[in-house]
Order: sequence, then C-alpha cells, then structure tokens
Amino acid sequence: MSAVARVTLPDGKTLEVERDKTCGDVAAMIGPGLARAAIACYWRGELCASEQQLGGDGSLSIITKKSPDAVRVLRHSAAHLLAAAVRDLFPDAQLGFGPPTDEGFYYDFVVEEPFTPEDLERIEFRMRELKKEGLPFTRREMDAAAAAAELRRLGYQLKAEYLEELKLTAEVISFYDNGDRFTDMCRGGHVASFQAISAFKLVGASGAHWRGDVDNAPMQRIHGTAFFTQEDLDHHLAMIEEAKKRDHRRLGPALDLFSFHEEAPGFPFWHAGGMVVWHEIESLVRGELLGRGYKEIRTPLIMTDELWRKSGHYDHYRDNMYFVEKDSRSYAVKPMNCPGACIVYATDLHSYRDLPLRIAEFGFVHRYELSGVLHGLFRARGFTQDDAHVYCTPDQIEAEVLDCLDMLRVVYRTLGFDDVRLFLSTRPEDRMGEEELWDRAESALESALRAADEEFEVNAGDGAFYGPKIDIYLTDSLGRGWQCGTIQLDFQMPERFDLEYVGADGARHRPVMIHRAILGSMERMIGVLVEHYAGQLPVWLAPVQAILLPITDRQSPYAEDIAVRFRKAGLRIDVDGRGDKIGSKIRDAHNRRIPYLLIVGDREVQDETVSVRPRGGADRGAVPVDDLVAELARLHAERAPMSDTAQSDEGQSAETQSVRTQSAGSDEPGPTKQT
RNA sequence: GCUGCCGUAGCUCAGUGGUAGAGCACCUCCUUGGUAAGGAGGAGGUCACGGGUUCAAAUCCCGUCGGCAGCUCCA
Repeated sequence: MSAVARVTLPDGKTLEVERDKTCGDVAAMIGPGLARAAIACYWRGELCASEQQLGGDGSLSIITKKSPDAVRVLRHSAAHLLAAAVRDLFPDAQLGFGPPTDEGFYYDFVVEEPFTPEDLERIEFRMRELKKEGLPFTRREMDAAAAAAELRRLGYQLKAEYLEELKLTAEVISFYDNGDRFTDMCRGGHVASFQAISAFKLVGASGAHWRGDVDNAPMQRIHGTAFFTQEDLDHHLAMIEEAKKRDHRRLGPALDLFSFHEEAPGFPFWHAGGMVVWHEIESLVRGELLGRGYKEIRTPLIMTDELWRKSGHYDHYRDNMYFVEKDSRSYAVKPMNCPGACIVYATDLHSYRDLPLRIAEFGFVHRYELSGVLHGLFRARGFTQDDAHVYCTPDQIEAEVLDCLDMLRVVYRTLGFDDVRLFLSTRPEDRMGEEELWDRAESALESALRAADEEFEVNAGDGAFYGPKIDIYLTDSLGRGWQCGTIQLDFQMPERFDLEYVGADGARHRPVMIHRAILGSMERMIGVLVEHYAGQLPVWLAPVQAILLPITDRQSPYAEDIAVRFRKAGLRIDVDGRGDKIGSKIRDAHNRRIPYLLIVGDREVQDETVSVRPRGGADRGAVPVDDLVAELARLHAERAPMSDTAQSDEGQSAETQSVRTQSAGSDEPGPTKQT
C-alpha cells in the first residue's frame, strides 16, 4: 500500500499527499488563506470535517464561507447549539438527530411535554448566551465500542442504540465537544465555535418520531434557521413574510380567481376571474403550438384498466389512481395523457414523411395525493397539463428538443419569467433499453442544449427509467425555483404500444417519443403567477383590465356608454356605479389589483376623456377615450409584461416592491414538482 | 398517510361550562362627494359533522371530515 494519496481538486489538478494527512492539511498546502477559510470539505463526494484523514485517493473540494454548501455546515453547527441549549434547560431531554435542511436545521428531542412558544424563546435566549461563551467545536475520534460507552456515559440512549446498528460499517466514530458544555456524536464538519454561528433564529416546533418511523418513540422537533450574516437572516425572514403575503391560497380566493371546498378536497373550483387568466395563458400556448406545427387532440378522462396495465402505469402508480366500476369492467381516471396520445397515433399507419408528429393536449389528469401534501394549486389532485407528445426518429430528437426549448423561452418570457435553470438528467442505474439508444438520446439532449446556447447542470443518474430528460426550473420574483417544464425522452411507451412508422426503406420502425410540458400544470402555473406578481397581473392576464369610477351617479350613464367602447375593442372593463365616494371606489379597485382606474367626473364627460390612474401610480390626467382604448388594446395584444407604471402598491401591499431585484434567497430547486 | 395545531357570519377574528359577538363585506335609506374607507339602519350563524360527559356544551372527552405547519411522498 502506497503511503501517498492522490488528491484530485475541483480544477482538475492532482496533488500527491501523504495518506495520513487530513483534508485541512491539503487546504493548507494549497494556501494559508484557504486553510483559514476552510469550514469543511467534500472528500470523495461526501461532506466531511477538515480533520478527515485522506486514507487513500479521492476528489477533494474545500468548503469555505463562500461555497453554496457552507451554510449547511453552519446550520448543522447551529443544531448542536440548539441541542446544547435544550440540554441545559431540559436535562432529561433525549437527543435524536439534528441535521441541516434546505431552509435551516432541526433537532429532535424526547421530552415529556411538547415545547411551547415560551419554551422556544427561552431556548433561543439560552442559545445566545452559549454563543457568547464562544466554546470551540473540537473533534474526537474513537472506535465503535468506545463510542457506545461514551454515548451511555452521556446518557444518549437513542444514539447508543443507533450506533449498534451502525458500527458494522463505520470504523471511526467522531464526536464533537464544545468544552464540557455539550458533546454530540457527529460526522462533522463544523464551524470553528459557537461564536461563529453568527445569525440564527428558532422558527417553530412540530411533532416527529425517532428515525422518522411512527412505530418509534414520539419526539418533538425544533426548527430553526441560521446564516453567516444577520443581513442574510433578515432577508430570509423578510422573504418568508413576503411569500406569506403573496400566498395564492389567500390571494386567489380574495381576487375571485378560484376557491377550494370541502366537497372536493384537492380540486380547485375556477371562478370567472380565474378562467380569464386560464384562457389567456391557454391562448398564448395554443398560438405557439399552431406556429410550430403541432396538432391538438383531446383524449377521454376515463379509460379501461387494461390500457393502464399495458402502459405500465397500473403497476407503478396504481395507489395514486382513481378507479370506477361500470358494466363489471374497471376503468381508471387518467393520471397521464401519453397512453391516450399513443392510441391516437396508432389509429393510422404512419410514414416516415409524417414524422416528427407533434401532438398536443391540454389534458386534465387526476392523481390521488395524500392529504398532507395538498397545497392549493401547487399540489392538487386534479390538474391540467399543457402536454405534448412528439413522435420522431432518433435523428430528429435534437431538432425537436431545440424547438421545445425555444418555445419554452418564448412562453416563459411572455409570462414574465426570464430566469430559468436547466438540468439534464442522465441514465439511472435501474433502466430499460439498449445502451446505444441511451448514448444517442443523451447526446441528442445535450447537443440541443448547447445549440440553444443554454447553460445547464447535469444530474447524473437522475433520469427516468424509460429515458433521459431535461427539467426546467423557472425563478420567480422572490427568487424561488419552480420546476414547471420538462422534456423527457421515452423509448418504452412506443414499445409497449407497438407504435410503428414505415421508413423510406419500406420497413417498419419504432418511433421515439418525446413527452414535453412547458407550464407543467395550468393550475400550478396560475398559482405561481399570482405569487410572482403578488396578484398584480399584467394587463393581458388581468381578469378586469380597467374600471370606470364615476365621481357621482350623474356620470354613470357616460361611464356605461364608454365601457361599451372598451368592450368592443376586446377589453375587460367594469363600472363601479355604487353610491360611494371616489376615494372609497379607488381603494376598492386597488384592492382588486385592477391595472387601470379610470375616473370620470363632469369635466371628463364634457371633454370625452377619462382621468387615468394606473395601478400603483399617481393620476396621469385626462386622456381621450379613444386614445386610451387604443393604448390598452395594444398592451393586451402585445402581452406587455406589466402595465407601464404598475410597480408598487404602497399601503396595503408594499409587498411588491423591493424583492423583485433581490438575489435568490435560496438556490434550491423548487420544493414541488408535478409532471 | 404521520406528528402537532386549528375549524364561531361571505372575510378577519373575540368569546374556557350558564341567552352567540366585533370590524370589514352585503342590503336599504340619507349623502352626489375630484384621487386609498361619508353617515344611519338592516339582514346574516344547527359555533365543521357525529357521538359522549353534564341540570346546562361553541367551550370538556371520543370519533369523522376539512384546513395549516412540519415530516414523508411526487412513477
């Protein structure tokens, strides 16, 4: 065995280092600055403490404060600080696990009584006191037997039990001490000391079970979050507040777009206002489909079980499907549109001249979701995919994917999303199909991405079992990522449905199938838009684009009269003919997020004008009616991103300003996906 | 689905064992007022549903349904 380890660095360079050196030693060899900045590292792809011994060859990446993962280390340290404070205040509390999460960290405890909000305040206060003491994190290593003894000495029963299962695989068990205040068995790494946990906050408590298993002891989980600077923490908390204000589950019903009811849990009821938004989006997409040579179809909502057995959905997805029985046959409500599209494909014998055959469907699908995961429009049990299936030859994949990416950019930009992240997911271990086909498919996707000049990340091994895919995340005005679009290659479905085309050689061939969705789900996209715009939809999407506000009822006939001129131009306009004062009508129209408020008094009647007050802006003065009709018609036709002055909405919604330009609070891809 | 919390008027919420409340919204009347809430009056609730305890239940207990947060899940 060589005494030298070959260490590969992120830039591809390799270093030869003695095997018994640690990752921290390597950092010091690279530079003293890096050694000081090092918080932890990735050694052979796993998060490790700087004290990790190399022990052999591998790849090394040093985590500094600037690394995206550094905050996870900080949060992990914060979890220790939390546990230290809890043990101080509740000496009988048994410790569970305390890992970092995407948003923060948590720690599980076995305690007699659930933690109260007052307890959390005391714990947080104690954490601040402990932080001030500034005890360093110091690492100790021992073998499993010694570790078990140590855990029993500390009174950590659950961890001791856990270790007994673990010890077969782990040779070295590490502990982290903070002086004699607190000790925890932990892989590390950690920041230097409690003092280094600069900004943190406890955000709540909830129930949990030991090791996540309901048959195990119930525990209490305390959630918190931590950042390197107070500014980042404040920003994070402000973002959460902002997201709460924009919550589509509150705004949607308030703006009369949709509602949810006990009579159909998980299924939205679309109101007239929501349907306007729906139809505008649908027509945007349909316009693109036409220009790109798609055919649009509609397949049945309910099809027999046999179909779903054939497609493979029954085996894999049965628990999430709805079934109905009639005529002693069993039918399933469709959870996906592709089998229907395949049936339509197979109604004809296709020539290679027909390919690529692009078949689109706004398909209403039903998927039974566990009650706990339902979340307004973001996670519903019934939703409408803007689905399409492209049947083509392997040679055509690249061009088709390129066109999908182009359409995606156009649609997203029109909706107001410029920031998009793409992920290429390649072959998973458990897969079907020949290697050669996978090679071709993956390289087709990759070259399409390059041809589109798109930056992308590779999620190796994350593809579907039936083919590789590109997942597209858009970023909203709060910096949150949402997985909406997806482009998936499928070699299996054409096989299962025995789809064919006749080639130039006169022989029958198997087409490749591309599943693609741009919006993902109409419902969810509308939810995202409501939150993205804080309810202040641009003119083309707004259910009511302008409202006429007569000063007194003397001007009401005039208002009704000119409203007709707006409607004839295809615009959506209301008249507020109530007997309220103008201030009250303005306030009300603002709360409805109507883009244009048009005030009409005697002067305007006289001059055949309206006084224009754009949403969020000040009085723009009198504008001839015909000019304004033309202006709004243009904004509508062009699907202009926002009405020109609609920036903020001070008073009742300062919510829209300030956040739009801020950098992403979290770069994590969106928490939900539904395609 | 799991853990915890919650369910009172269209909405936001008071009401901890003794006759169901407020603000906003709605309706009527007065007011006709020029850029973010004019005034008065009225109507509106089987306190989610079912069972139990009690002389008495919105209130306490059990169950069901629904919601929220977190967990898990999203072929």
